[in-house]
Amino acid sequence: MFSKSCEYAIRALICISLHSKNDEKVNLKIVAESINAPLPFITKILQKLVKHNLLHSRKGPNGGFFISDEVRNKTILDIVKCIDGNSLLNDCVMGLKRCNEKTPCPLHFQYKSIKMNLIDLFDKSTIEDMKEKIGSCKFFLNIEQTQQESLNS
Amino acid sequence: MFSKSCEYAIRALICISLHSKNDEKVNLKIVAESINAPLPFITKILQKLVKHNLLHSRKGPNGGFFISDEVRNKTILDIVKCIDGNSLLNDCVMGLKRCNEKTPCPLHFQYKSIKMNLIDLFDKSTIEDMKEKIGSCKFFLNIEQTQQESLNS
DNA sequence: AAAATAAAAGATTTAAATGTCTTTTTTAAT
DNA sequence: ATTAAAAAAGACATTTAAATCTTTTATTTT
Repeated sequence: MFSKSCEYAIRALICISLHSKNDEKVNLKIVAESINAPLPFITKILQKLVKHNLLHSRKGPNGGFFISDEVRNKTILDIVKCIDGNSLLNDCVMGLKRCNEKTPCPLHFQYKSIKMNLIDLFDKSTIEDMKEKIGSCKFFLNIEQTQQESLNS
Repeated sequence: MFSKSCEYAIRALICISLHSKNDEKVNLKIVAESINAPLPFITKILQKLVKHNLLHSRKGPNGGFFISDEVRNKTILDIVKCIDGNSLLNDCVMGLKRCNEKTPCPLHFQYKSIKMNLIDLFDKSTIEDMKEKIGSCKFFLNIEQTQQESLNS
């Protein structure tokens, strides 16, 4: 569904929003470890998010990444568009460039209605929502698999 | 959503089912051209489909690829499983290995219900269905973009 | 001002997906 | 039997995504 970069981006923003209450700043290393992403790689992704105003940063001692109230209301869809572009939204499910309402592929309309549900979900799910769900302790951002789980899968 | 290989596979099977009425065989070159896939690449994909009994082939003069009645009732889901594996079905939308019913990610349940709709669609759409839709002339397997269309997109 | 901290930027590497080429095997027609 | 046609198999090349490393810039603290 999403690229790895995009999954990292989503997890990173939730992670930072969990940590950055009262404008506290979170540093790269903490983010990378909490979401189980390679540090040098997540660097690039966070930079891109900063450029697109989906995240803020401050250099220097006590610097780090943080999130403004404006960003808290950004959605999963905003993140996906920023990192993966619009292909999920626009592209034909069987890869036809010329598939559209007038010359639809055999799955076009049925797929379209499901895709709209997907986009709805992503568009109504804000970073703040995700944070609160995790705060309620009924949802998780679990990274590490236990040995047992690893054996079962 | 799907890999390029998988998109090619779906298009190829529909294409072959359109051509192979009365057990006629279709040759590689025709398939590659009709679905706009690089010939040497589609070779590999068709071989994989043959191995998994989602397609039949006959070597030698007047040989080629063809489809049995059994295969006509195979579904998009069968093709996806064969080429892309089960990741679409199983993987967490935000890439958490440990996301499951008991320790769900914040999107788990909402995403799950949409994913089930997707899988339903793919599981009920047979190759034969696709063929008939195209036969009805209300649906298309259009490949080439016109110059005008290309400028607009 | 100097030193230390942390992100930004850019260059490089690795791995996976996609695409290409060459040889071999099978089958049918002559 | 020989030849030709067509898929199968395997080696190879290219591109893109993912991951890593190094240097630079900005900021704060002392």
